[in-house]
Amino acid sequence: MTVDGFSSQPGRVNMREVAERAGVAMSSVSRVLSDHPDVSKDMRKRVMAAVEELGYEPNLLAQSLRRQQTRTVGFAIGDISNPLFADIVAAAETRFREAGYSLLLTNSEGRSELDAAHIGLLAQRRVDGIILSVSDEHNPAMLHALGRLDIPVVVLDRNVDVGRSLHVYTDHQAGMRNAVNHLLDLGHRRIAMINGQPMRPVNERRAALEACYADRGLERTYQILEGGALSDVDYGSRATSQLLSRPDPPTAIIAGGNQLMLGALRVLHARGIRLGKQVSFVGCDDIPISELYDPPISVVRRDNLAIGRCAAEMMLDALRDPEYRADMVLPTEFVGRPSCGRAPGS
Amino acid sequence: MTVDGFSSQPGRVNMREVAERAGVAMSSVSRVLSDHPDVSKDMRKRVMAAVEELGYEPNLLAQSLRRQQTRTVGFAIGDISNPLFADIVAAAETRFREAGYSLLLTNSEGRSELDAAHIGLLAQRRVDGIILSVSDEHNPAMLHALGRLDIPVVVLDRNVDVGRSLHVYTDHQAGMRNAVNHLLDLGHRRIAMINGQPMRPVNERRAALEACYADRGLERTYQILEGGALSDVDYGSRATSQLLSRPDPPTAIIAGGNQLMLGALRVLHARGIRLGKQVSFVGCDDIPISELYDPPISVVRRDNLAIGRCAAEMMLDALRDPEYRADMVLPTEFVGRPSCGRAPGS
DNA sequence: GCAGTTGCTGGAAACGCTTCCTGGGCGGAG
DNA sequence: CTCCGCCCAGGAAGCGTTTCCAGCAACTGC
Repeated sequence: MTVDGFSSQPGRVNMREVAERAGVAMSSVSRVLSDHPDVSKDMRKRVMAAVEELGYEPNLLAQSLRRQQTRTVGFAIGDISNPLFADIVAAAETRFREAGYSLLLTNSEGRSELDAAHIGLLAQRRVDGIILSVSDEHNPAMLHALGRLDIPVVVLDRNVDVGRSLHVYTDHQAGMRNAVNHLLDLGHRRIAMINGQPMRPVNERRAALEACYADRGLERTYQILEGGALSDVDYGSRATSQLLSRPDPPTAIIAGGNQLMLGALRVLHARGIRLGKQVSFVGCDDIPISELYDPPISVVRRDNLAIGRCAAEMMLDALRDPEYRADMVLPTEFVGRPSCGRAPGS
Repeated sequence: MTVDGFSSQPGRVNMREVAERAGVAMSSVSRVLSDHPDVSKDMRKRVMAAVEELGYEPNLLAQSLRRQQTRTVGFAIGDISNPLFADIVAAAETRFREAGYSLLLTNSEGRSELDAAHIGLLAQRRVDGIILSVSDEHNPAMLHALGRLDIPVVVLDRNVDVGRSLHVYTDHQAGMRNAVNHLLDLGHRRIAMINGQPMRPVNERRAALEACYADRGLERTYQILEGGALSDVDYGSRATSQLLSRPDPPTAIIAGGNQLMLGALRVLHARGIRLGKQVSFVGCDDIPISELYDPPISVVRRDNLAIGRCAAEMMLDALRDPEYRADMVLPTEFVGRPSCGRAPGS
């Protein structure tokens, strides 16, 4: 903590002091610490001794400035309290930590003007790359900010393709088709889908629903509610209330996204509706409640952790090789549970 | 590196180029941009024009190095995928963003050796402060790392008091006493508590249980299982299985922590045990499932977001005033729901 | 014995900013 | 008219690293 008794900042020893202590040049200290090959055994020993004695720890800030890389990745996320993103962040953090990278996290609370601001901020902080999940694919400020970047960007499940962008998509369609077909097989025709405002996952889910009807040559007797934010629990509730109070209520409801599912369940639960009997129900994302609800809830499941790992892996590849470019599609799976039953009167 | 209009890094204009463009000294540019009072109207206009034309954005890294402050706060958390922490992080991020601070996030996955490493890492990155939730209050490496710091540390609900530390505690006892008294009033005597390995929240909950029995002069007919990590769902399951298969199983189970509660519910649910009849149940943290479970589950609730806000606020105060020191205790509340019923045969 | 490596080290110039210090111009007071 | 002080601008020294370059000694090969 002290150098010969004195140090301006307690515990803040710099490389110059180490060099003096070891009686060598700063450049030599630097070489030792960064494992440069041109270092003699003796030099290494003297420097390491001085480092040890002084408790020296390099200043990563100065290193970053000089090296022009921060070993930091920005994570611009829509809503960290959504368990989906929490899982993604957790998985990515693990992978990045192993690789010596740190995570700078921003949360946009679903406000797309913040997305743009955060991209700019992360750029100013000179992160080496950004993992991005925006709340509006078309926000011009966001796209502009993205266009100015010269670092790799891994985009999570959004159709945003500006600059050096790689993509981790989720194949919502596959799982959702199975879900819809399951409902159709059970005789449901008036299926309602509660969805967020249009963007990739929402579009995919809608497309799956439409395709299933089209494939069977059925009339378009489904309905789709879009407009709320994907992580707006209350919108899920409102939409559900609205659906249930129609003269001709749906016999099955599909909630796109785990937060909308929660909102929907609140209303269904409050009204004492028995899922799989009066109304069948399919949710998205296998959060704990889906299994433990009574009855257990059918969901379109994806592997949250895999998304995070995959995003991190792609980012690390892109960081190593500036030419690296990739898109990846991760699967979804329909998990049938008792919340889906035969349509009333079929 | 640059020749009048060309720059090796596209979009990376530095202050020198701005100064040249405006025909002034770098120091003047700096003064304009940091709102220094000694700047003439004319100067401001010329500099701002140049900034605009070149699309200059200051390099926060260089700024941090020079100013000796990063406007970054480190968040060393045990498990980000625990919804409690996700909420805390979300709330804190909001507050920090407003104040111009960014968040550097680390996740320890409940491994306390990582806690120590992360504290060191954050220090090397020269964060201005750290918000900390460690998984072992007594880990020596962690305490040592903490002792070396000269920045404020806001400790979340842990009895760790090293260096410049402030505290945000949760008053688990109050809520838990109400919970236990409620169970005792319902005639339960064989109450089991599933708890994590000893640290502040765990100790508090245990103390509440013990105190309630003592206050009523009751024999110690409760039992306490401690040992798993607080966010280990499987431990919750194992402990519950074990309790239920005893010759003399408890009539009421209390799960400390939302993850332990999930694990417990999995087992109870799988065994088809009707809560409030055969076994009464109290959980911790009001996660969505507690309200939507059948029957709804009694919990000891706290305000997750308030914890995050409070931690951020304390940190900001400590950042402004090096002398600032504070401890805060946030309340908990018992929410009674039908998962608690009369003890069988009482 | 000498040029050409090879192996290691030190000096110094960046990286992009802030800030202290110096000093020029100018208005008001003596 | 001079002096003092004020307002504003420029120069330069750092913040703590890395890395390029030069240099020196010792060795190799001829």
